[in-house]
Amino acid sequence: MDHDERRRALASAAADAVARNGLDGVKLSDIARAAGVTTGALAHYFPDKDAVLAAALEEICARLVARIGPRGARLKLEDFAGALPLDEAGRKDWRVWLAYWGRAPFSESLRAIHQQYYLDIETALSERFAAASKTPRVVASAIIAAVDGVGTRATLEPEAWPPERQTALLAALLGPLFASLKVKPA
Amino acid sequence: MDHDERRRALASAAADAVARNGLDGVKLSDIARAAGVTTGALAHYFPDKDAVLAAALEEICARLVARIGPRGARLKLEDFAGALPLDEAGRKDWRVWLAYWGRAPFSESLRAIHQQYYLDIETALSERFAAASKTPRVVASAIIAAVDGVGTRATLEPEAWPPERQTALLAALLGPLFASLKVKPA
Amino acid sequence: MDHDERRRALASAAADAVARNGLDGVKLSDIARAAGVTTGALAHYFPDKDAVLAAALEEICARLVARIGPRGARLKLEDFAGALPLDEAGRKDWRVWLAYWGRAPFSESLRAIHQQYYLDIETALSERFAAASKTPRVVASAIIAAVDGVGTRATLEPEAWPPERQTALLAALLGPLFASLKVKPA
Amino acid sequence: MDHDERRRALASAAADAVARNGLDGVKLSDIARAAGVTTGALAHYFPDKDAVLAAALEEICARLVARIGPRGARLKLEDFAGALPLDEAGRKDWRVWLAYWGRAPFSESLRAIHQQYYLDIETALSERFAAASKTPRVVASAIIAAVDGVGTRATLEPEAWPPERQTALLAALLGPLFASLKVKPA
DNA sequence: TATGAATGAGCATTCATTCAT
DNA sequence: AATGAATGAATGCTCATTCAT
Repeated sequence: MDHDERRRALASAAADAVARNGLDGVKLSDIARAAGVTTGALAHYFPDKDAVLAAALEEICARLVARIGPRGARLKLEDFAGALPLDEAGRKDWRVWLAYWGRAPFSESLRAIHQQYYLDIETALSERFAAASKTPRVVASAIIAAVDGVGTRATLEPEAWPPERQTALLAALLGPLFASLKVKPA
Repeated sequence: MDHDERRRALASAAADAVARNGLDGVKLSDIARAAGVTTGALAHYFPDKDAVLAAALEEICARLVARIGPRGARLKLEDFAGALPLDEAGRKDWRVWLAYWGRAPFSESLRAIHQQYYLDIETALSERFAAASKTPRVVASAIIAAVDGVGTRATLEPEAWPPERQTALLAALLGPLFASLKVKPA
Repeated sequence: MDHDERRRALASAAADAVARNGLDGVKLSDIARAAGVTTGALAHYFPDKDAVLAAALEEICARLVARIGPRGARLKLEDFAGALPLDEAGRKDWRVWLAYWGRAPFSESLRAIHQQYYLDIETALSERFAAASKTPRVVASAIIAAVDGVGTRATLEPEAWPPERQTALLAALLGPLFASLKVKPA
Repeated sequence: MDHDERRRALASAAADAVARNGLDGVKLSDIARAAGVTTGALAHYFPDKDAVLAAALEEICARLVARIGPRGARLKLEDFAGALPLDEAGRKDWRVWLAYWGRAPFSESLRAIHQQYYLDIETALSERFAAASKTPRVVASAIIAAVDGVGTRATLEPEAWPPERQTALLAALLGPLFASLKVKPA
């Protein structure tokens, strides 16, 4: 396993540790244990704790992008529901995701990661809707905001928000928007 | 100033301190300084730091309720835009609001406060839309999710999201929903 | 109730509080509560906490003297058994008594109280045995040491040392000494 | 130096610090300084301060056992005088010993250590006197109580109790008991 | 590279003491 | 005299960081 691959693995372990202990509660030793190494080993890959946590955020962003972003020109509402915290893995990622929101306004580096993420997602979505809407950027922003809003609620009240209820709410928010698109999905 | 009033004042100061230093970064001494007292004084009103922070969250919830919740049967979209982080005071509250989201999944008491807040808001909104919609609860949830989604984005990227852009996005999300209401506002 | 009487009452309450919380664990507020006053009231009678605790020790010494010391020319072994922690009240006093032993070597004022107590007791006992023994001072010291030794053990292991066992051990230690006295009790 | 050995060394340093500052007065930093380490280092060996102090008590018990307990079938009175605070080292240990007596009634773990110590000592002594006395357990208890009683007095009034006076008092208490033993020492 | 023991600053918490009422 | 709120110093504990092996 080479250096960069190792770094990725450590960042992923860090994300897991954050999911388990909270962003405030994680200790470097939690992260090290999750990765199966000692704290000293982390020092070889990251200058300090903030760097580890930043890498963990990038890992989370990558996972979310993988869920909402990729794979062909999907334009149907159901495609975006996949980004919601519908299963345990999703809830875990969302807990981490929410944790970083609270810290980003106080950390330049975290803010930059968030902005890059939103830029990437919004751009990707815009391009998909370029043909279907005259204001693809607004459509993209609306999808992002709706997913964030529903996902937030579902993360804070997981028992009250089973997958169907999340999906229904997302449909209530985005349904009219999708109905207005000039070009329907194939 | 009586005991309860004092407690409220300290909780409000705590919210300010959290807005300034972040939920992870606040020290009890920051809170005490913001309130113009010493740390020892806090001990007369709260058993420990967690209790101070929980009280601060309740204070923030009360502020948000005051903005989105009250005052007559408002049913127009613009009414809810007032809950967004449109000015500096709003941004400050939202920073705090986001910070608690990240911690709630790891704290039973914080989770309970959040749930009570959402219950209150959703119930109040539902009642307002009882006559106008066959599914007032869905309408209420949609409003909440839209506001949370837009507010989150605006809080993470304050420069990119001036008031008009927030309002426009909220309108894009909620406009069709409001248009479908059977009863229009007077 | 006059000033001195009040002081005595507070000192007694302090001794009770020490019995309940330990000498390390007592807070001034425990003592105040035990006395049915507030901490501020204590300040009118004692300059500081050490003075309160010293007064409590004097109270305990007075109680022990009352048990071992007084009332006529008692020379029988059984008379001194009464000073042992035979009942709950005795155990309580002994817990306090032991607690002060640990602190005395580090406090000039406490040491002085202890020395005065031992001086009083030893003198009183010596006088009683002046006619019965050629070395009444040694007899007095032996009684004191035996009572302290047995009482200590009984305080540390209260369940293992019921009254009869304590008395038997005291008899084993002091019996021969008493048997050797020239003058027997009437 | 391995982990357990290190722990022992720290416990011993703790006992020294207690002897110097008192059980109430010792700070973790005193203990750390006595051991030549920092407070943080203590955390690698003990979960909290109470654990450090408990280990220090065990160390003191071991020292006392080493003085009173071991080395062949000693049955002479003078053998037990060695356990008294005859020199500065002995006085130091006794100060600590007394300090723990005061706290034991309020700490389950300290009480357990004391009881184990007394059990060990009493058993060891009983076995030694099994052939010499019909009631070896009483003999053992008497020796323990006499040593505790004399040692306590000598610790509280060190100037008034030079070695000879302590030994004389011990002889006065235990002499008759030893004289009654069926089997004399060789 | 990896280990993990040691460091030491940082912080919440406790509580004796003070003082305005 | 009595109250009890406020003070603020004291201290145990945590944990990111360092470094010798």
